[in-house]
Amino acid sequence: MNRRQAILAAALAVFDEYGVAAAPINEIRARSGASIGSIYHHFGSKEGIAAALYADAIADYQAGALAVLTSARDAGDGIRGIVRHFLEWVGEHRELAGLMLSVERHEVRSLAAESVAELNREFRRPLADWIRAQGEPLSALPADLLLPVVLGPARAYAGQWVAGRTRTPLKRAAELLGDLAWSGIAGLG
Amino acid sequence: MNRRQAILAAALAVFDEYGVAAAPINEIRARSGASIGSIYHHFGSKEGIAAALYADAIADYQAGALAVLTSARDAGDGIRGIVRHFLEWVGEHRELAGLMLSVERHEVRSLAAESVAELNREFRRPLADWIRAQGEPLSALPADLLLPVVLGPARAYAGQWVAGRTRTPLKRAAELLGDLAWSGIAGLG
Amino acid sequence: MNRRQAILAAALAVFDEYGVAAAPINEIRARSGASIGSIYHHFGSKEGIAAALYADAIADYQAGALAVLTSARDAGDGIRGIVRHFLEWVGEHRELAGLMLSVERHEVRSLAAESVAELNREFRRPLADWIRAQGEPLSALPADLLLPVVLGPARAYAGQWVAGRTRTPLKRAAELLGDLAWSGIAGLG
Amino acid sequence: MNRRQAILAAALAVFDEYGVAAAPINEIRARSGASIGSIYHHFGSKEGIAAALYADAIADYQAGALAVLTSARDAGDGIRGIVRHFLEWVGEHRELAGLMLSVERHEVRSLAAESVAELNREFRRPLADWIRAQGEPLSALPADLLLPVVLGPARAYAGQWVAGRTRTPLKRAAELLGDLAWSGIAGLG
DNA sequence: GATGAATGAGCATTCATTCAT
DNA sequence: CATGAATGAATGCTCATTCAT
Repeated sequence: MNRRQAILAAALAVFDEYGVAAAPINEIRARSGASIGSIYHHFGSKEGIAAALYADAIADYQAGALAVLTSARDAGDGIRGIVRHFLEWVGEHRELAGLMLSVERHEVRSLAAESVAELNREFRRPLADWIRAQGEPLSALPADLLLPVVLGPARAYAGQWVAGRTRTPLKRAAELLGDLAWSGIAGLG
Repeated sequence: MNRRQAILAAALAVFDEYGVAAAPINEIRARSGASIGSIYHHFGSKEGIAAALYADAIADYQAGALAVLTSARDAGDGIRGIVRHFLEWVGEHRELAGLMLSVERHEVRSLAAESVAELNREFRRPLADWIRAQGEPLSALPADLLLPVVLGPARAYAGQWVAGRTRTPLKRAAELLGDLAWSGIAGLG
Repeated sequence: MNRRQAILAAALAVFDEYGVAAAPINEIRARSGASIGSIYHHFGSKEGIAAALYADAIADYQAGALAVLTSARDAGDGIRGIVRHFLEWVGEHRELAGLMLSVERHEVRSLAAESVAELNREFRRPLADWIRAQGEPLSALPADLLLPVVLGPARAYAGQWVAGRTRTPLKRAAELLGDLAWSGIAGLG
Repeated sequence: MNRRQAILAAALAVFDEYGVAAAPINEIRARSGASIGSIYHHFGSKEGIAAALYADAIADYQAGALAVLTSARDAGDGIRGIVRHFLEWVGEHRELAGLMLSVERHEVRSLAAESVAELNREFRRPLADWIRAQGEPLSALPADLLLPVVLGPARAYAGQWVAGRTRTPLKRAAELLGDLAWSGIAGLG
């Protein structure tokens, strides 16, 4: 693990523990073994580190989500797949997920670096295409309610899971919440 | 409006603008017209102010939620009522809702004062009683998935609404999300 | 115990724990059960409380010391008596003694209220008279070494005793240190 | 003189003038020419500066004291040497001596850093060895009275000397107090 | 690429004291 | 005599960031 990787790993742990805003960069220095100067050489600022973590995470998550949609046979398959993929990703990246879930309105600006904005732009288009292609009943739901309905429950569950306050296993939750999301939407038709 | 109230009102606006952690207490002082000493006399610390706001908000919200459940004719009525009450409360307390929704894992501890813990204890019991009394299909859902399923979508929508990124009106969203939540659960039986 | 007494008692404990300079007057308020206003009504300032305690302590100590000298049959009797009285007084007023022994150069000014200065003036004269009256070998010692020689060891021992770091009982120490002080001085002749 | 030294020098003067507890760190900053950040970079806290001064002072004093004992021909030589060394050290380090003599019970904890505790451990052993090796009459005195008897008078005199309230010169006092300490102890045999 | 000393604005908080009731 | 809300100057300290080596 080179310096850059060591810094990112330490930063992730520190962000997870303190939150991005309250994380002392000196703690990242201590845990990574790097010097202050080295951290600034690589990332330019504290938020530069967060943005790097954030961009990698988003890219990874979005790639998976798109793959799910691409290979989905129908709308129900896609919706259930999105829920499952979300929770599987959370399960495989606990600290990173905690970081993403806890990013606040007030921190969004600092994290929305160029690369992240670009990623989001490039994600929204194929997503919108897929939704439009499914027709009813997906399009029966107002666009700004789709994400809440599909991922809202999973996100709420994930918040509890990251904090260690759940009993239902992640896999079982993924199935149940996926089915519920789809059955709700399907009922709209 | 007495000093205490003035401080709380100013603090709410400042917290909404900066987030609790980043809120400069000096800004609260300036906007409230109180002196630094007076603020500390009444609340002890910046987090003390947040905790006071938080406790009042929770008490108000929980009282409404219990009233909804008490007067519900059946399970569906209760579930839809909970969703509607949540979003109505958000609509009537935009800033307070923004504060509650953005309270992070990292700030929970400092805000979970005695009073809040007490409130939660006294809320959970009647809530659990009501759920148990409804029998199927509510009890078919694992307990740790109930809240995510019922309020997860509303919470996700509320987060967007508070940030001004929704088009669907709050009232319409409340109806739709309430119906969806219940139809999902009803389908479990 | 009336308010005044309650405040003095609480203040003594707080001064003993924090030192006069660092003692928060609010702590005295809490322990005494009095209000801030009441404390200021009675003593005017934090140092006013310390000065009151200090003055009472000095008056009590000095009265005893003068009585010892007055009734001493000879110089040796007087010197040994002074040492004994000092340590007995310390033994009977642990907290007060701790306070007096720890008063620093930097705090002297604030404590040297009128009354204290007056007490010191009225103490020095009879003390000097007694010393002069003893003639040799007391007067063989430079005046500024007399107090260090007579009470220096007792004071050093007392500092340890107050902190609970002695094994020799106070009474035994009083005898030994009194004898040593006198034998040293007597040897000068 | 590098930054670190400049800070220590300025701090010593400021501590001497205000006392450690009341010393404004901003005064140290102004006199040293360093920035606030630099001070905290090097010492971590105000007490960190005091602790550094304290540790250096103790190390220097103890080294001299051990050298005196090592080269002492007999017990009397050692005792007189200890007194003389103490007062000479005070004479050569007026400000530092004032700092050490005024360190209070209440500040001891914060100043007793690792290094100081270590120094004390490494000083006590050879000291105890030397005392034991002298046999009577040194061992006739309870251990907890030895230091008060030997250095109590010198310490009391030093306190006055530092404050500028003595007439007898330091050198003369060292002789007299050394002789008296030894003659007292010798008389015990 | 790496290091760590240096910077200084900014912040939460403490605390003695006042005074209207 | 008693109360406690109100005051605001003062203070120690944190922390992201810069830059010479």
